[in-house]
Amino acid sequence: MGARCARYGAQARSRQPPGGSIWEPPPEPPPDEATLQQRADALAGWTLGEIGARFGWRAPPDLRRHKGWIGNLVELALGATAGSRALPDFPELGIELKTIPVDARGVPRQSTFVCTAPLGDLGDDWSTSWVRKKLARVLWLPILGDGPPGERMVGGAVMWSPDAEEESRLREDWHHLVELVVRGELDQVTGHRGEVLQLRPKGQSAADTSWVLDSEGEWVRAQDRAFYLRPSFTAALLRRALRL
DNA sequence: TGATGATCATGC
DNA sequence: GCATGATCATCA
Repeated sequence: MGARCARYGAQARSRQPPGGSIWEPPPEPPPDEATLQQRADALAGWTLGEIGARFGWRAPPDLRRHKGWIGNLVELALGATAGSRALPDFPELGIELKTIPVDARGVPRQSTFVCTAPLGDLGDDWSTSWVRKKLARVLWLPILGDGPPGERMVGGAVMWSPDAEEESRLREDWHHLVELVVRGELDQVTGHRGEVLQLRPKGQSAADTSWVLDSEGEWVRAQDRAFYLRPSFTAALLRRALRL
C-alpha cells in the first residue's frame, strides 16, 4: 500500500488534531434495543463528514476505494463490535446494522448485500438459513445523497423484522435459488433469478471460484456468490416501516 | 437508466 | 482465506 492509497479513518485516528482537542471515543455497545434506536435517531440529519469528525475519521473523496467507509463509520458511531466476524453487528441484541443509499424520495438506489453463499453448503432449509438469521432483525440506516461521502446525510433509522409476507417471499426465493444450486444448474443461477432475493457474484474478482458438482455429477469450478436484496424489496420495507 | 456482474478495503 | 462493509462499471 503506497502513499497514494491513504487509509482513511485508521490513518486519521493515529494522530491528534491540532489545537490540543481530543476526539470523542466511540461508544460502548448499546445495552438494549431502545438505546441503539436512540443513538441512531441522534445521527439523523448529520452529514457523514460531521459524524466522522467526532471520531477523527476523514471522509474519502469518493467510495471507489472505500466501499465500506460509510458502514464502518456508522458501526463505530453506534457502538457496534469492530472487525469482521460471522456475528451480527450487535451480538447481544441480535441486530444487524445496514446502511442503505437512498434518493431524495427515500427510494433505495442499490441492492443490499446480505451474506456470502458457500455453494457447497447453503444449508438444509430456510428456517435454519444464514439469510434468515441475518434478516431476523435489521436496523436500516438510510444515507441520502450521491456526492462526496462526507456531504451525504443520515436519514431516519428503521428497526425492522420481516412480516409474514416479506418472509414468505424471501423463503420462496431462497428455496428456488438453493434448488438450482443443489441440482448443479449453476448456469441458471444469475442475478435475474429471484423476485426479492438474488444470488450474484461476489469476491475479490471474477477469478474467485469454488468446486461444485454440476448437473451431470462432475466437479466444476463456479464463481463465488452472495445473497442480495433487490432494491424493490428494501424500498417496500422502508415504506411499510414509515407508515407504521 | 436500471440491473447484473465485477470489484475494493479491512480485520482476524 | 474468508467474512465484514458495500459500491463500481458496464451493458442491455
